[in-house]
Amino acid sequence: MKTVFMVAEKPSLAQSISKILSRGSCTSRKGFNGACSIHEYSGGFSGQNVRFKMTSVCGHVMTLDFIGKYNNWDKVDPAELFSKAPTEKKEANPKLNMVKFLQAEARGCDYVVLWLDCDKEGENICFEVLEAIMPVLNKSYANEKTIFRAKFSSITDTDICNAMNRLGEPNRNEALSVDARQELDLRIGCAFTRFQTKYFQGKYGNLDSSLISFGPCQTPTLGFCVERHDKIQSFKPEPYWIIQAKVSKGKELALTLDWDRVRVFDREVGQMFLNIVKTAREAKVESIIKKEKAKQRPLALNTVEMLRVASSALGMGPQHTMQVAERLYTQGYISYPRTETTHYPENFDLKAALRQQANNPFWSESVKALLSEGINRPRKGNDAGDHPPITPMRSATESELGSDGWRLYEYITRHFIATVSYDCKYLQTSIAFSISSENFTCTGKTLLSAGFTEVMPWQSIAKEESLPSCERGEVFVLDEVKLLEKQTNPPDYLTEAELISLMEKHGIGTDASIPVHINNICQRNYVTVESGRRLKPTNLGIVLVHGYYKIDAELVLPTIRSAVEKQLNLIAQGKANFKQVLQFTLDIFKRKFHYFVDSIAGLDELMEVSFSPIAATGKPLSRCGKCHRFMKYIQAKPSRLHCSHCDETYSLPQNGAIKLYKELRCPLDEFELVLWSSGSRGKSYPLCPYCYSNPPFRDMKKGMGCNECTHPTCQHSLNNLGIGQCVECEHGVMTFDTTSGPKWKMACNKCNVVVHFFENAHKVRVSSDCCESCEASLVIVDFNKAKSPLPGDETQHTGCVFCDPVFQDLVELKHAAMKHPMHRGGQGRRQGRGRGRGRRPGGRGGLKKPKDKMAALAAYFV
DNA sequence: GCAAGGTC
Repeated sequence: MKTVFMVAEKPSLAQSISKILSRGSCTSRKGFNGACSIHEYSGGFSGQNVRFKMTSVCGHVMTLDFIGKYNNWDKVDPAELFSKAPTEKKEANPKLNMVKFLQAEARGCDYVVLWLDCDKEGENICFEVLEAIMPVLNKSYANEKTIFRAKFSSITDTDICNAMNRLGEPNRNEALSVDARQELDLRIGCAFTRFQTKYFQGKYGNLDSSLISFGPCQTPTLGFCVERHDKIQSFKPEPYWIIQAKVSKGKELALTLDWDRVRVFDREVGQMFLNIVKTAREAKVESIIKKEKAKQRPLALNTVEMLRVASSALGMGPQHTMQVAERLYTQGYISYPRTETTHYPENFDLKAALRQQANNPFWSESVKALLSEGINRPRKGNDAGDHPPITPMRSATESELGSDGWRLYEYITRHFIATVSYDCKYLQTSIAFSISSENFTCTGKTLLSAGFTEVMPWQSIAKEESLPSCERGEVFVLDEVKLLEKQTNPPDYLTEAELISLMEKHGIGTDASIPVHINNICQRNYVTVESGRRLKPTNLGIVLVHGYYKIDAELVLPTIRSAVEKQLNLIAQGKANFKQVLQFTLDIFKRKFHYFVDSIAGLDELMEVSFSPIAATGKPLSRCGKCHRFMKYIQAKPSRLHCSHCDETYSLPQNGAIKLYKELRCPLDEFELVLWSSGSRGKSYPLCPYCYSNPPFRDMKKGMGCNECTHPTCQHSLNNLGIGQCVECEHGVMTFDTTSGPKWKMACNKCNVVVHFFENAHKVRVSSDCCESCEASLVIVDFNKAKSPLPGDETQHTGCVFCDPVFQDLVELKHAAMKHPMHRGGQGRRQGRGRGRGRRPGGRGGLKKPKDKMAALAAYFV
């Protein structure tokens, strides 16, 4: 029997599509990558009985990057990234092993049906999948078509079955347009980002951002925030005047009227009108207009609207909201949360979804009323062809969801109920008055039926006093007339909800990437989130955008994305050649880049005003090994050391504290060592500022401290402080922390494992001898006589921290020990690999012992 | 270390 291999874009869709196609009869199993499942069933395919095998990818299989050597920021001129630097496709998520997984499952299959999302990205993924599986398919049908594309516009029985009956083929041009987009974004984004970052970070010490990034989406996003900031700054408040009139009829009825001229910007003019009005003693009713008005029930909920409301009403940021929504989805409380669609599929069982909510005390009354009196037809929304709108899938309580989970679920559910409720109806009454020759109006609203506002109380019509019933020609007493001076107010900073709308309007990002872009400009310290989730640009953000405006406004205008997209659409439609479009657009940006580089002084002038030169930043900390003068420690992100005499900057590990390490020097370069320590885990190690950026030995990489240094004799090196193989990770070595007493500990030099031992010991040293059974270095411990926990009157003991029974109670291996081969029971890995440090030349499992120290040194120097 | 786009 032949096999048809089918692939969807994500696991959830593979499941729902195979369920529809097999009429619920498929069998499922998990794939070896742990993320995707395979659903199998048999059925008919082009007149034969076949086996169907459906699985999925997880979004893109591949991602684009420069080949390795072009990722060296120090050696590559960013201008080379426009054309010279070759790119390559890498697996998007190596952990998922997607290519191997697809090949394993597709091996020997006869036909392929591609069920990827029906947009350009989906079309591109089609070819990523084909690239992976073509070599393993059964190739015995040379003349037969074997690759098919299913085109569907919603995940409903009819649509999916129709798609299966009308299979087409994947669209190469659409896929190519995505390849072009990827290459443009990569080359342009990285070139500008690297140039800016290096230029400004080398010059200023207090930028407080580890990266000065640029991108076709994030930069316009920042632009919107700064545009509003500029409006606020340039706003000049203007005084204006209004006439307020208060009238009454009898004792109870007092009304405040609005002037039909609204306001005037000249006091004299206002005064003139006031004088006219003041000549009258009464206000005459000229007309009464009553209008029945409706407030429309909302459209079915899509992602962007959910993000807007979550930000403005729940105070939850987009990134966080998506995390919460994802959790609600995987736990089965809501439907798939990433969708553009605002229209329920035809066969969507609205009543069934509503019935699930009938017993929830928060809205049961409204739901029960709708179920007994009949639901309203939802408004016609937009069907983007991706996923149904976001709806609740089952009833939930606050206690099972947790605070934010519940708040989001509550909103989604109330919104859903609202979409099948009736519009809110109210009566609007406007009474027009004349006072002398001036006209005034009074408007009131009376609720007729609450409709959906019953479940969305924040939308309800405010209860205003109903207007009195009166007739045309009737006369009210004019109680008071005043000329009020007011001032125009500046706009406030952009709310996140407004920003999301602007991005959506200008096509910046997608429903899935909008939260990422907003998060980016926050993390890069371009904007901060203020109260009410308003986005206030920082000095850095403002200066950058003003600089772009000054040099080349197109770099920040939202139009740049759409202009590029226009070009890309030509590829998708087959009207333009992939290579030509790519070349053409890259060429434009290459010129923009060179112009930007040449004009950088314009941006620099603005930077100078807000930031201080690197030489004037920071406080003296450790001495430079070259000039022996103090280098300054710059704490602002990215923290680093700067020697103003040599004009060199040395990077440091981030996210931790840096202190001087006892004025000790690195034996290789004479730089004074510094001690890095992390706050939370309490791990610390010394490092040489020079070696950290310039690894001294062949087996070392950038970013290594003394705890990873293979110097054969230095007292701070791994060679002298390493104790044994890490109890958790594969390649780490547990290294003694000499600064940790009296709460002594050893910490893995690769992962976060920390093991406490020998608390309150007077002295702890690592011996040069090894354990007979596990090859770990022995540890020599001295205790004070009075406090010694050692047996007998012993104050000193030498032994293996893993094996020595005397040490057993003094080393907190506990849960970590369970994972260690020594304590797992059985043979484990013991036979193959000892615990010894390995790198230590004298170690039994490692190299043969060199004859003397000089030979050891020679063996390690490059 | 960089972009934006999928999704886990």
